[in-house]
Amino acid sequence: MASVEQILLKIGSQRADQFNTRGNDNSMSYMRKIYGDRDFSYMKLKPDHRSRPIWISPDAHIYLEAHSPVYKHARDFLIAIAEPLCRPEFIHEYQITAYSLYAAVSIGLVTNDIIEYLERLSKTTLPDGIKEFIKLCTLSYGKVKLVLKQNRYFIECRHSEIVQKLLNDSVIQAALVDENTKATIENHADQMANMTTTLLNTAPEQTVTTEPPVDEEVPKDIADFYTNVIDNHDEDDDADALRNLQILSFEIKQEHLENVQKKCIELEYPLLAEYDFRNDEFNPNIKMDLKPTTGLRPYQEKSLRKMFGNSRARSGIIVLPCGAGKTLVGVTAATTINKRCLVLATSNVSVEQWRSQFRLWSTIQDHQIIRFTRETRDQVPTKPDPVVCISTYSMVAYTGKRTYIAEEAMRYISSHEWGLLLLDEVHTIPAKMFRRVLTIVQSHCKLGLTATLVREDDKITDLNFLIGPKLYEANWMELQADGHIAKVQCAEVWCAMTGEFFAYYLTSNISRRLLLAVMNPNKMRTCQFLVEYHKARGDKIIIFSDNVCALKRYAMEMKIPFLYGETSQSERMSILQNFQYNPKVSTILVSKVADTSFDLPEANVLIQVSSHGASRRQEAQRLGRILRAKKNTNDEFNAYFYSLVSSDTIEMTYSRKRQRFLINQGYAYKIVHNIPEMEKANLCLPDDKSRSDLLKSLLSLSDADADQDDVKDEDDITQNRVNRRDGTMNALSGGNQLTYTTTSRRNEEDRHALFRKFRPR
DNA sequence: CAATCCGAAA
DNA sequence: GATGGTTCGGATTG
Repeated sequence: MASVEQILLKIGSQRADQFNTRGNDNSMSYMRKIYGDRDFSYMKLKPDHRSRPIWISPDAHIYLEAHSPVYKHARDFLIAIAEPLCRPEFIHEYQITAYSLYAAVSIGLVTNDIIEYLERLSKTTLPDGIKEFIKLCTLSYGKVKLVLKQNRYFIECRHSEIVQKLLNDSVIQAALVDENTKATIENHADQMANMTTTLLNTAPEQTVTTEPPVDEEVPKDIADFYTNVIDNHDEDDDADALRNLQILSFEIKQEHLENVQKKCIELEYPLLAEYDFRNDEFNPNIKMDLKPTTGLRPYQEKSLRKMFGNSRARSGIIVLPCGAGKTLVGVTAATTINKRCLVLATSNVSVEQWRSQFRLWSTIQDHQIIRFTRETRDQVPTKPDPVVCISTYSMVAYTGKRTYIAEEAMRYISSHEWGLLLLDEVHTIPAKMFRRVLTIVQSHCKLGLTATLVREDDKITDLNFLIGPKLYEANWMELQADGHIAKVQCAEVWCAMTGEFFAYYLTSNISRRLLLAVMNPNKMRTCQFLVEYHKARGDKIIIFSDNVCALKRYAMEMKIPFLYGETSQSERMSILQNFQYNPKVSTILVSKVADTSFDLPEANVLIQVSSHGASRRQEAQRLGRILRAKKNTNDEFNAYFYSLVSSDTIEMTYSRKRQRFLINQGYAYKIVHNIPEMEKANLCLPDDKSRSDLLKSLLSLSDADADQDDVKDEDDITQNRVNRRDGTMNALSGGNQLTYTTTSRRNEEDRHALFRKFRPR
């Protein structure tokens, strides 16, 4: 597939060459010098280009004018056929890839429509290379299907030449259940040699719809096409004609499924996994529905329409920001298919969440939900009655010895056909052990949900064959504008290292450098300042620190309750309860347990003091913790995300990289160098003495490292934890009048510029 | 590919 | 029924 894209690039640059050698225009070759292969000035603009919203370059990148009156006509279409790369305020960048085109076809668009509509939207004529590319990728898709029948997997296809091509492949041969398949099929193919196979590409009938409201600024050809095709592609297949064609099929071994799916994508015949659940009589219905009071938001509906567009269920991935109601999308999908459903999540806590969400939104009976985790193992049904089963990836993928009950539950899971396999946080699936669940569980249809379809390794594209194409990806900025998620101000605060710390930093090894950067006294003071500031406004604040040692130190200095992996379940509960309901507790400190493992109460301020390297996913996930927000009725920000970075340290590089994902979603980070007001505030580590002490303790700590002393130190802290926390509570309830007074009397004038902008007048 | 860290499972 | 030493796995970096 990469080769196809290379061809595409070549076509693009060749054409540029031809033009430039022919023309004598000096300015043109000047452009060429500057832009190299990316000089597309030779492309002719259409006369009415102003009313067309997109540019398409021959390298398959698309640029969309977000302010165009035709924006909305282009947006949904581009999401369907291309990969959004970057969507800031004015110009959005997309890229057409083979995968994105497979996804487009799988949600019901056909080759000619894609080309035709792109042509109409474009300011220039569509490059030929792009047309070729689109044809190449779309014509072959959907011709080969993967079907589960009575616990066995079959590949189905109506085109004998394709089947033969597949059967010639060694990977596929290895996966065959019946070694004689090839001979049988060839024999069969002879008999149907004279059958026609061209039906898939015939354009669907244009359905007559009501005339769209006339908008002067939208060219008529775009408006018509939008209404007829893009907005309304619930095609009824050319089903009848096709049904009469004979189906060739062969069975493959379940354990080879992944290899086969991967190979078929490489052969450019990606397997289409659709589930005709309405006509499945083998698997009983679960008889649940959405409650009448349950309402879906427009974008949730839109994403589900991509999944159920042709009254079947397609496998694929739906990408929605955290806090935008992914769970409801999952529950709705489950009720729609209405068969046995297996939900896999990353932790026990989210298992409980899924259960409560099922109970909240749907009419499912309690006995129809079974949980399968270490804590809670509900009785597996002995009757064939279908259930919704909720478990974790590690539970299902676990390879070690299990208890008898666990084995029994696993037998239940692996021996039944599941109508829907719902994968929460699906970006974790490519992990070596987790992907095993796909060969253990037999499912007709897989739906993956995630907010962050990125990984720092190169396994994210595996999802294309492991699960299916990306069916829908929401635009964070639009959800924000519509008030579905909070409007967040992101800031990166640069904290200068103190001289002494920096001196040691320069001579330290990597791990100590990281520690010194996190513990930078200026960072701690900045953090405290921000906490005090937001506490005075009545905000709820979460501080993230990946480094557990730093976490404890911060908690100690600032007297804030903290929570991390070792914290027991009951203690977690009480800390979270306090944070949620006790107005005196405005702040908690958490480690990366809070990234995924539990339901944080609502908060609207997030301060990040240390993080896990350059993980974009983590940054986005943390932002997600403050997205669940009340409707914003005006332009004000209602949530704040601070990332504290020690200047001139390795943290700065990490920080840049971490932000890429959110920046591509359209977020802008404000850089804050210093906060003059901090001088006046009464903060921790006020003098050189206390800072030197901190430094000394850090140095001895990291010197000791794997030493016994080190362990002892840690134990002391742990043992004191409870007492210290109690002290913290008291301080918060009685103590800090200071904070309230300083900020409540502050007037607009002596507010730092950063904050003035936060709350305009 | 090993090393690191941290969290979760039995 | 909670607790804890132990082992495993995921995510990331060098």
